[in-house]
Amino acid sequence: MKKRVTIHDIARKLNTTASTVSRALQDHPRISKEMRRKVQQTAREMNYRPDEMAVNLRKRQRNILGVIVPQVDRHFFARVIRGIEEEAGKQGYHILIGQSYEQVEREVHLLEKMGKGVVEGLLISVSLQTKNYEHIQRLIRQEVPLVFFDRVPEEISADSVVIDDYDAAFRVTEHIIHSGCRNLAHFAGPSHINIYRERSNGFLAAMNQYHLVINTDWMLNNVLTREAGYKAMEFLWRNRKKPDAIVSSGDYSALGALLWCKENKISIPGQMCITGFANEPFTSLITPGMTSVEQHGFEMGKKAASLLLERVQGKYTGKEVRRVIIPSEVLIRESSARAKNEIKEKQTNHHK
Amino acid sequence: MKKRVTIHDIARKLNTTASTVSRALQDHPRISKEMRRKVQQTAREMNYRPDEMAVNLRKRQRNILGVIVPQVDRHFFARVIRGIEEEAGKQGYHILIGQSYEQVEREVHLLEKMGKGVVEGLLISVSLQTKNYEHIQRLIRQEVPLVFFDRVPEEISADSVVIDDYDAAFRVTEHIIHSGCRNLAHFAGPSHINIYRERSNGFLAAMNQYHLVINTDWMLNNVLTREAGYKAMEFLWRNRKKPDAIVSSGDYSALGALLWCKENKISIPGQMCITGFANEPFTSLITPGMTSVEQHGFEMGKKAASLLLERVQGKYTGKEVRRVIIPSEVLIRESSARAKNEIKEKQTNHHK
DNA sequence: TAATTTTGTGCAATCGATTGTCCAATATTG
DNA sequence: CAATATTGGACAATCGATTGCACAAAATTA
Repeated sequence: MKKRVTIHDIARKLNTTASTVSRALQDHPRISKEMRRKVQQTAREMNYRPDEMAVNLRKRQRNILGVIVPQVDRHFFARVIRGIEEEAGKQGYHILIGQSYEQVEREVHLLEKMGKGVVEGLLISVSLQTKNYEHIQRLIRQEVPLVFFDRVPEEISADSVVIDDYDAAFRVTEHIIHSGCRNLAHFAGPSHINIYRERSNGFLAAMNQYHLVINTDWMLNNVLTREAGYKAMEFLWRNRKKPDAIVSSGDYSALGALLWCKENKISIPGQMCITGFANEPFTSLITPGMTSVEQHGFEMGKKAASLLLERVQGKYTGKEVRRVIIPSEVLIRESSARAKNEIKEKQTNHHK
Repeated sequence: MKKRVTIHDIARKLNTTASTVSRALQDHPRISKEMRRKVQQTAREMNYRPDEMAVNLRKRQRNILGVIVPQVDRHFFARVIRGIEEEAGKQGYHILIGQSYEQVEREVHLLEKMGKGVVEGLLISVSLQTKNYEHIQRLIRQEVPLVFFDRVPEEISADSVVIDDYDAAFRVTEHIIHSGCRNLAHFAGPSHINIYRERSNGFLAAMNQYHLVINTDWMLNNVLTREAGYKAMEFLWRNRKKPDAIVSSGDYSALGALLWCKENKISIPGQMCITGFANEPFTSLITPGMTSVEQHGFEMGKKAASLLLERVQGKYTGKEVRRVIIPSEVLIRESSARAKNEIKEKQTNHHK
């Protein structure tokens, strides 16, 4: 890399000092118009660009926000990131993206590295494996501003942005029931993660409200991947008493179930209704289209970033943590639509 | 943020100076064992973490690589990023991801910002809109190490990592021809982007080699999005003479065509064979499964990062630019498999 | 024991930019 | 015209860590 141009170089060329140059570049009123003009012009001529590192060291800031997600290759997270970028970019911030790939060790490692000095604040959605929050507490103790989104450790007191998972799951389940299903099975995620716990609770609440029997054999835990969904469906079908619908906490396991049904010529939604969660793009591409929940990741990202920036820039110094709820949307597609006319009808937040 | 612990704090506590502390922490041999032990221990006790910014300013490095991609929400790019992270992480580097969202202005802006000072080197896949390379030349003039991957501006002399797009397209086309199709249409991307130019050339070469007539009305330019593919298919079908296969330069436009066919009850592969490019996950989920090309993004990312790091760390200072070609794979699925037995047979690089 | 080498630390400059303070030159006021 | 106010810019400290050099004390050698 070529040696960079510094304010000293400019100062030397103009027979002045670095401080004057620095001020001139900032249009400081104490520097004469003439001087300012000259400095700014030569700066341009010499293709001067301030060294962010030096500026930041001096100003004790970095202009970088860290984002920790399980993986960017998920539509939801990609949208969140897009939203974060949008908001952060507006305020001159870069973002450093770290992927935990759902592994705690990687998450710990990322937090450890970004923790202090590298970023000014962090936006986090924890990995599925994360049960212990010591690594996060450490950051809090160091007073690094944090905002959580989607997967939020409830034990930690920090700002967060989420959807109302309970409500969304309730509405999905309600819809399935209205669709005529009575024997619902449920794919749950790990219950130590808030969103999955909420989704399961929403499911149970709807079941209760409609006085349906909850078959505990059909409440399957930790079924989130395509493979797990595939196996779970196989398992469910092998029993004598079979469900007529699956409410899944995730799109991928719903996909697995759907594929198993297709392979085994079980008609959807005729014999089996299936719903997912997250509105991954494939849900609308696959046949039959899969009912899912849109979480408006873009908005979520924007909101999360703006909360964080308020903290980082000291615009919000309140002690109370803020929790923002982004409206979600149940998108009904063929996989759950026994009554054809239901398709494409949208439902937005109203329950609860 | 809490005031951080500095080497001065440690020095004060131990009644010594910052320089000794600094050396002790680095296990400098000129510092007595006893002192080293004491310093290291109190450092640990005080939870000292060196300020990366200060270290980097002093050492004139940043330990950050920039990655510019059109968008992270594409399986291929996500895989590349994963590969880059893997390699960079190993060597203590962070990565700063920027998304151009296929817009030149955003690309220019990102390069401008990251250009000097923020990152030590850049990995770039240019946006579709990028026709002029002035913003990149600027970086080269500043001697910022650059490595391009996938979408490579040929006019720029810099290291690059790609697949053999010409060859891959040739093989796909050849396969379609073997499948029995004779009237092939082609969806091309913008010809100013190397990969799309190559893919089209590969297509044409195969057509020529098998002495098939190239119908210029069926060579559709700039058809890469789902919408464009959908409309293009409609257009093709409206004509009197219809193609019996579409070789697309991208998965999304192939998807659009496929969806149009499904909606209009045109059987695939019976009446129309369709192939994509990039092996997006949906290609294997949709019905019928779509033939596509796997580009091994992970390997590509790893390789690109290692080339860049060699430059950044001065391990490779050669003037000659290096071009690495990652093997690609044609994945045959139902959308192009008139002869059933072809499915799942893999083809790897051999032609050319 | 005197001369020389080794060992362990401290001092001060440096990376590049920012900013509080001070001073000289000019402008304004009584 | 002397006294004061304003203006324009230079000096030097600072952010936190690193590192060349100097130097005293201890160890070694003659």
